[in-house]
Amino acid sequence: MQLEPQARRRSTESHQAILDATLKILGSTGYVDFSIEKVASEAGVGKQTIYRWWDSRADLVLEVWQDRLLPPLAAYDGKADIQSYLEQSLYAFGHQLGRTDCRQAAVCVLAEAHRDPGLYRRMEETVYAPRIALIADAFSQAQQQNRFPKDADIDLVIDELYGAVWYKVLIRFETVTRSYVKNLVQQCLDGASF
Amino acid sequence: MQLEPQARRRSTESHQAILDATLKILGSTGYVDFSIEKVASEAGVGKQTIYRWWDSRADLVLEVWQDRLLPPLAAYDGKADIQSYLEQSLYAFGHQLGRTDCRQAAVCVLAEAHRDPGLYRRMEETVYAPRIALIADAFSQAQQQNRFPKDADIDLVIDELYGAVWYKVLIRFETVTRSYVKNLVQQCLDGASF
DNA sequence: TATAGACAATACGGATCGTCTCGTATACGT
DNA sequence: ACGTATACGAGACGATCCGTATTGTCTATA
Repeated sequence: MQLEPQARRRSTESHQAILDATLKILGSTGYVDFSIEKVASEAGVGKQTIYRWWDSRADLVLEVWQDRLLPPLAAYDGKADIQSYLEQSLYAFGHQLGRTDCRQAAVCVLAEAHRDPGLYRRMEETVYAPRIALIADAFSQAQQQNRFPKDADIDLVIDELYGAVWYKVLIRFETVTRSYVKNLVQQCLDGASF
Repeated sequence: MQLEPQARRRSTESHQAILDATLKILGSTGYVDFSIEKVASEAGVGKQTIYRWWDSRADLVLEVWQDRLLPPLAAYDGKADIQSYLEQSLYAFGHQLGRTDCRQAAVCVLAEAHRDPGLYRRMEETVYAPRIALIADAFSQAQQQNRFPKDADIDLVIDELYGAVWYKVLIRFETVTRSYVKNLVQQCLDGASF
């Protein structure tokens, strides 16, 4: 079978300009006033170029969110205290999530995902799953080293920790400090009533 | 000074028809496709009647959310176990929040509040504050009866409990069951590692 | 009975939607 | 080197919804 002529490839300049423009608009007017037309205008790009490569504005924002805004993944090295690892990774996440552009990206993707199961799946795969897997791995290592009880409900601990951070930032509109995360981790592991 | 003629008062029929229409649209197409024009059409009402009584669509949705969707407030009676009270009130809240229309209302108000501090304040006063106050009262009673340690960080416990419930429903798109809440309350009070 | 104000209906200009159509630029197969 | 397929910027298009303004009707009260 004969190959078709390959023709012009995707423009990296336009691609990056679109991500830049998205980031800029999210940080200034937020996602409620966010529009494809503004992104195209700001990026000096035709609307069709955006519609050609992304299915919806939420997909565009999702790409910016994970590629430009969320902190890089950091695994537990198995040496330090697991508390320190939890404090470090939760603070890095919560602090970054508190930035205006990152908050707006999160709210945008969440709002649209509540009506688009496919978008939720993509968000789950790229944002939640890798971070939860790393924390679960950390607990698993700690359990093997007998630093953590083997019958503890790990999934529930992760819900408590991540839940409190997301809640503080996205639901209560507050910021997450190092000392808050430190108290959170300690009280979550040790309990409040004993 | 002579009183002005009082004229026609606010129409309760139109008021209720608007709330009904809002509820119906939130439950079907969700808040992303929610528009004032659709509400007016569905309610058989002029657009101006909506703009006359609400400042924004988020204010309308906020009223529907608290008046028609969120479960009624229930105080701790001081007799039963505090665990039972926490499980009961958290489950009632999380379960109702999981309804499509209630979730959509929450996402709508949250998204707009991230750009409107006044709206956040109204939401805080009508939705968060009363519920948090009731739980804080419950802990306070339990502390006075020596059923709960007096040096515990109550605010942090509430963050952990409410945070996990909001997180599960709005961030992770899952439902909250009675057994989940039961495990959550127990592990939150007793700790995960001891 | 006179009047102020709420009402439904609808017209208005503006913004953005997603699609479509240009003409141009560029990379690849022949 | 040439031909062609495809991405590109630009912008026209009908549609929807925004928030405001206008009109004529209805009703409660002075």
